[in-house]
Amino acid sequence: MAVTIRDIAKRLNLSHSTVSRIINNRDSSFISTETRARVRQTAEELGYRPNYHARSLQTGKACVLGLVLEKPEPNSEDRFWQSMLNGISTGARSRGYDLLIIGPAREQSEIERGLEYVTEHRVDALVIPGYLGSLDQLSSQSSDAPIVLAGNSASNARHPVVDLDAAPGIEAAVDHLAELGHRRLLWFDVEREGNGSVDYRRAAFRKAITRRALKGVEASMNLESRLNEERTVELSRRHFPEALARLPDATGVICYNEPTAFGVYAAAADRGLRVPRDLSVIGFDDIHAAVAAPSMTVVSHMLYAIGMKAAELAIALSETPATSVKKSKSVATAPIRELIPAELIVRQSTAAPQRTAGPIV
Amino acid sequence: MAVTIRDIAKRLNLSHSTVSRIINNRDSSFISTETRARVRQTAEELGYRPNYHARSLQTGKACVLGLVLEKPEPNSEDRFWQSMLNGISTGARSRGYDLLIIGPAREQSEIERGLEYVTEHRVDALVIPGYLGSLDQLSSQSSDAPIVLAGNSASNARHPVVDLDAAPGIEAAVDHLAELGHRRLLWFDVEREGNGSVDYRRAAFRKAITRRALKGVEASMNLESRLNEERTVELSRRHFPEALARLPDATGVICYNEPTAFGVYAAAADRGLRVPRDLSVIGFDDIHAAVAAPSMTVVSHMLYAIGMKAAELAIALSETPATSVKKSKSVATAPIRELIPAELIVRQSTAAPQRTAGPIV
DNA sequence: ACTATCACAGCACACGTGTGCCGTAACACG
DNA sequence: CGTGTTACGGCACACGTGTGCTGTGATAGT
Repeated sequence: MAVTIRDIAKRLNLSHSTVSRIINNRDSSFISTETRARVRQTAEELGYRPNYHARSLQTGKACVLGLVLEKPEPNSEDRFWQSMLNGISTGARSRGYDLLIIGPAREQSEIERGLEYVTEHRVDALVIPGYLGSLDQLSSQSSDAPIVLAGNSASNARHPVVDLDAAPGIEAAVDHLAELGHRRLLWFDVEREGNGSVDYRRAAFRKAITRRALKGVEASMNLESRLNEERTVELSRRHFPEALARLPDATGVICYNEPTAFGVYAAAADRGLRVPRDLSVIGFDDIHAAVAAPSMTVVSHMLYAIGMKAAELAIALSETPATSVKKSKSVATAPIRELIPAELIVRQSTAAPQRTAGPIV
Repeated sequence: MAVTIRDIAKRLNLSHSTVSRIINNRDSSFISTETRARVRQTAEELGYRPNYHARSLQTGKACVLGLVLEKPEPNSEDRFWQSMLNGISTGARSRGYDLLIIGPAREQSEIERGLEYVTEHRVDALVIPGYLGSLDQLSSQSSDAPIVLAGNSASNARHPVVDLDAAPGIEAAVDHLAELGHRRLLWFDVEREGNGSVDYRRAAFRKAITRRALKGVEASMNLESRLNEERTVELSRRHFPEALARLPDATGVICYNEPTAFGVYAAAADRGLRVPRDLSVIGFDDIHAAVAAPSMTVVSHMLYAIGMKAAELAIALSETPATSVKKSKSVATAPIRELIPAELIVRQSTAAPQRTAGPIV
């Protein structure tokens, strides 16, 4: 059916070994350039395509990255990962790797089931976006294929992590507002207390405020966590007045994430405030921000970049010789943690403040 | 390294053939139930996992679906496909198939390159979401793996298509507004003239209006096509007043797609109109609709369902024996075209009209 | 002329699994 | 006891590719 290297060999009165060496550019033994050309040409003519199964059966390398997907609910609120998928896909492709999707996994057990695929499909490495579950179970797997966690992951990871560094983006956001003339800024979130990510971003906000000698108030509502987007919008809308009361003459708000910022949009409209005329709003993530009215200035979550980096890291780790891997294990080197700096994307929800003093409304 | 069926056989003084038959439940020749149990148990003990490469090298079946992705721009406006990916993934998984991602493909040539993967990875079938390119090139491929187009595809397809039937959703939208008490409705789009999808949806709108004996005006601005989301929002915002002028006392608007509806949100705000108090707005697609303020009533694009159906169809086609495939080709049967009826998702952008007559503002 | 060297070609096996066919015990029946 | 039948186990090969090792012809060196 399909054309094999044996077909090519037979047609040229060669052995398939020679054809294989030529196709893979094995220069261990010299083969006449003329033969090389003839093989190349007939391969082209016959439309030869190598069989990946046979190849990786022999070599042990699959040139395939496994990707474990979570959160498969049909109407899932989470359109978060598409950009990351694009990044992972691009990063893998640029290295000649393909992507095998494992999942969607609804439960922890299914994720473990996904890990078995590493063995079954002989995937070279695994990338898991946004994994928050128990990490001990993950490492119990006997396979030596590296597992890279991408974005938003548990911090106690024993596995390499590629994640966002929000601080540069938040500093850029504060700088941006300061340059527009804002002097009194509000931090706003409706997340649960003890969310490390919130703490980190708040600290970055505080630091930037201090450096710029601005007035800044942090309003963390400390509500539920792990909300879906729609619910976050609601809660934000409801609690924003309370937050604003802590700094009534604020002219700009920086929100922990995008749904929170949309809630602020709604709350502002409720009060008759116009964005950005009366209030500048900066969100996070850049999922829906571009289609909002007005389009929203955000700190990007850099999902594409994180995904690409994660793919590259996973491939790099899988290609380091096993000896060095064992060595690094025995020495117990510090876990790899690549951070991608967040960037500010300026759109139309930020402008120079109209009122320079006095409380709003 | 990895445990094989030979290891199991050796441990039990059997031949690997017997083990293989037991694992695959080949009942062609009867094997003592006792041996069966012992093999099963040792397979479990040793943690045996079949090697997919070896298996599909032998059987020719890969149990893998190829998925060709388009539109990989880093900050792509198009978060369209995530739900469909979830659907495809779920559908494939439920049949025991995995997903191999091919792409992202930037150009037509790369899509063709993706098709070569069908041969290289011996993928059983290919699913291509939203493919609008030339279809002759696609079919020139010699491989007999079926190619299923999913959603939004060119209509002259010679390949099986799974797509949305927008009409039921639009009828439901009109019904919904009518039941709320609306009598004068506007259809609004800013797409290019000759967009068949627009025509189809407009026709459904007109039909529903007629059946309900309502007053309906269709405002198609006939602007550019293939816009990104942000630009569509802008154009919609700018041109909506012009549309509204054609039916000044309209109390409800149905928009061709979601960005257009967001533009209407903005245009309404520009005029001081409140949604849904002064104007009910219905969008399409359900990508960002849930996070809008107010959350938007939409006709769903059913991406998840379309993806799932496409995966199931692709698998079904790949499993039909080659003879029947050839037969159907020679007889030139009608191309398969599965349509998923659109559904209305009611949120908060629709309500009973406050003013029953007279122009707005 | 004999041999060492070189530049290649190809045999044979391996990777892990699936399967047609034959061998072989056990058993029953005449 | 001989033979047919049944119920199973295993040999051998296939899938397509990669590679160590050996074979071979030509050329050069002594």
